[in-house]
Amino acid sequence: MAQQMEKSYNPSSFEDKIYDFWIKGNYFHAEADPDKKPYTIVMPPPNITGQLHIGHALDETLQDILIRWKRMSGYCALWVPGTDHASIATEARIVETMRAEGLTKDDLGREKFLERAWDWKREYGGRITRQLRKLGVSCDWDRERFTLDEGCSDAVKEVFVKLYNDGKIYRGNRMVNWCPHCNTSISDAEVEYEEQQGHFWHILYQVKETGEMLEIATTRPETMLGDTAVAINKDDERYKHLHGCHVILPLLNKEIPIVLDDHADMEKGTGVVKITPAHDPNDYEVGQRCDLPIVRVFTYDGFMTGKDDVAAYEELKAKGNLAENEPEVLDCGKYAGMDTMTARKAIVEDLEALGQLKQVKPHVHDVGTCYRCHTTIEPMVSKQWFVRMEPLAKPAIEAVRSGDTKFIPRRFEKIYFNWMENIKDWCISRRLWWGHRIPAYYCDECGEVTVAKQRPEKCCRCGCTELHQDEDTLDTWFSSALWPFSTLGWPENTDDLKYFYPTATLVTGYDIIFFWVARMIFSALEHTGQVPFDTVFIHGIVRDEQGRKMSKSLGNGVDPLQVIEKYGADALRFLLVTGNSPGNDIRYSEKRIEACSGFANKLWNASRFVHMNIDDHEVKNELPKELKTEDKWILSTFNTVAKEVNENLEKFELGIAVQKVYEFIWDCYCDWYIELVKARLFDPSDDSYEAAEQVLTYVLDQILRLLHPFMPYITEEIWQTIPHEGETVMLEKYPQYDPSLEYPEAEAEMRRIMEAIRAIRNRRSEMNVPPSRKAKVYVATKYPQTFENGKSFLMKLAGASEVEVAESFEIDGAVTVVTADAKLYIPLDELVDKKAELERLNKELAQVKKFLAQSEGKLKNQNFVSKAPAAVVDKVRDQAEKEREKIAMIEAAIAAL
RNA sequence: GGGAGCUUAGCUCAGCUGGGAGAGCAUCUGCCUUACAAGCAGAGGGUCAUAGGUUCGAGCCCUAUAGUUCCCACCA
Repeated sequence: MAQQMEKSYNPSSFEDKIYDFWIKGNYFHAEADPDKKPYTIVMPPPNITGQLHIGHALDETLQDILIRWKRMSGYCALWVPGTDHASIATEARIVETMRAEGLTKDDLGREKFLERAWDWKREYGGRITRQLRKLGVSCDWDRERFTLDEGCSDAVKEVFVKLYNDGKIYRGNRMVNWCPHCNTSISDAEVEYEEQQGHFWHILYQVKETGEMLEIATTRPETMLGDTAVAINKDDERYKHLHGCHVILPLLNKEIPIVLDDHADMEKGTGVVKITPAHDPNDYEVGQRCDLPIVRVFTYDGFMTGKDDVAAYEELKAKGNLAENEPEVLDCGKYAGMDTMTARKAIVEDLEALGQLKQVKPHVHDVGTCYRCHTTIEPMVSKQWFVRMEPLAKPAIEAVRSGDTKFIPRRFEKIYFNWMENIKDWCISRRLWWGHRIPAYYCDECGEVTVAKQRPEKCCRCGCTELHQDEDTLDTWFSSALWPFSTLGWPENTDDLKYFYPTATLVTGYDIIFFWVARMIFSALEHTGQVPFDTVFIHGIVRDEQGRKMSKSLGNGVDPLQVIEKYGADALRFLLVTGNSPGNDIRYSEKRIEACSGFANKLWNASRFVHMNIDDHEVKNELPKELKTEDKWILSTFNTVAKEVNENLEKFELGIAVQKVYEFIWDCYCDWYIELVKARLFDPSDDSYEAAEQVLTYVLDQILRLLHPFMPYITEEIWQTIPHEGETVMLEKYPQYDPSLEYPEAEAEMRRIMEAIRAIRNRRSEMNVPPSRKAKVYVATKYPQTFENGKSFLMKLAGASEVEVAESFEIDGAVTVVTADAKLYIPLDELVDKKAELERLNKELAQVKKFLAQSEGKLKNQNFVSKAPAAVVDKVRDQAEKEREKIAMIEAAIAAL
């Protein structure tokens, strides 16, 4: 039996209660079911350091809509949640808290540090998922995973060893992006370029052989200590005489060669460029081509190198452990120990004192910064682990090209291809402790490297038992790349993996296509032989009211938890999906969220209205045998809407889908249907009043199902109060198109009536006739039966005191309203301003004549008639006919005045 | 330097495969009509950035231009 509903819509009073109810019912849990088709989404794991922000809210809402829709549509719908250990971000956070206690990582040591990190994870790791729950996410919490849990760690090791054995992972000295703040290398994708105001310093290098001064411009004078050559272009006429000569490096008074390389651009600057192979990616390449020594002058934490650094290098050299490309280290003397900015200043001053600084020019340029801490990146030659990308990229490109994985919208495939086709090897090692430790073991005796999932007993070459594991950990994205299959049990071939994998849809923002999506695709293909998902559904970012990115520094972020508190999760979800079109950004605004909450309120009140009429007796939630025209109309209209909603969800056009639901509920159900049936409901002597109640209830039930994926809380709360059989609306069948519920004649009839009602309202409003003032309406029409049946509607909704229907009338001095199917007379004599009336009718006449001229123009056009599809031509013919009839009616009305 | 998106009502944006321009908010008018004033009924407001082209027909397709946002690469 129906329960009561609160008088006003107050989401905070029931949202948490409903979520608990779903959890208790275990409705989110999915088990492989051979009788159903699987539909799987893996959640992009939020960072454990994170707090729920509006971007998560968007991402999770879209996923939840899809998963709820599919679940209700009969799929075995699994949504796997989890969190990411976020190595850099988390480690930085922990180091920060340690600093407050006056502790450093080295004070603690690896073991103690990791204990702290896990404590931290236990304390804060659940915060973000608790916040997610507020949104109403229906993911299977029983399967919650963490990128650093046992299973994921096993998958990481498996992959690392496999790739290493295949030669797809290697270790070596290469140019990498070094963040001196995070004190680690980062991948190319993790570098963000920022425009900075800098300078060009023009420095004079003397040529040893000729004594002339070469002017060389640089933006980073402090790197000059590491110069091992200057380059000119072999075709540069200005410097032909210098081929084979040398320059004296200022300050160090060291002789370095002049080399010929295409990197030196004759058009740029003076055409002479200094080469610092250890600290510039291009110079590194030149160094490789010209076989130049690599001289490192910065420490890895961003200071100028000194005696200690040289000593460490010498020790390594003495042991014979210098690897290929190992940079030499320079004792920077008086500059040693300075940070790079201080060194820059000192070096520039010294050059100036020597008269070797020719000029300084301001220069705006893009500087690479760390995407986490925004510290300027120092390019460094360093020994790191890399993934060889070329063999992995190829099949990944093919998989998208062939459509095995599709991007929605498709244009993002271009971005994907562009990146994949120009990809460089992926630097995966990080000098961090929080993460997957690299499963490589070095023999202290012979230096042999063993890569294995388990620590080997002894060195496979010399048998020595003194092995030490690589100190570094892996890039966070190395483990997230495995997420779609590691969460389903891989490398074990589990039943879940067989059933739920490959997953169906990946929902994510365009900002992490490179970081994550691309890497999942090539990893999945390499390790599982299948694409990780069918579809990548890309959404944009949420911007503020002025269209700016939300950021901490601007302080324009919107806290979704506060929005939920004030307006409810349903309103927030509705806001995020309304007007959402794949790949496009959306804006948050207070006005819009109010509109969304207003919609929820509307539904709430409509449901209360239904209750007012059904609470005192048993009403069956099923369709009655006898349907009246308006009943057929609402059912038929709903049927079309259900069809359109499903079609648009199928195409990931969630914004259009939700718009259709909105329009149906507000415009069709509330503003028309409820009003249309009020007369029946309020009149117990009407023999169709029970039918009205049933249809009202039935359609409300259907509405709640249709809306449920978008607004899960309010729909559940209301659904529980109306007559129902199941336990929860979230497991009811999602409305589908049903041919037996199509009533085209009823729709046409209602259209005629509704048009007449609108036309009369319009005229009355123009003349400022208050609704309280009723007037008789004469309807002259070719459809007398329709209007005969619709009399009560005209009376109720168009202020008619009485309605008379006939083929035609002879009436003078009445207000005349003309619709496509009827001419309506309203005798409001004293209100009729004949002059104004004539003016209005003439205006309308001119309007219709213009339309007719257009229609006839088309029909006279032979090309149109012969080339346009028949349906279009028929439609225009029909229009023209209607227009002629309407003109006749208006002309008659004018004559009657 | 390469690429992508956007430009539609005062504002924020929809408009899916070409077939008579829509919503929300804002503005104006009239209504406390027994679900809802967080409401109801109406109104005004648009050469769909500009210029060409394709087509019987273009907001939608093609080309160019302008403005704007973003991505990638490079910048001694």
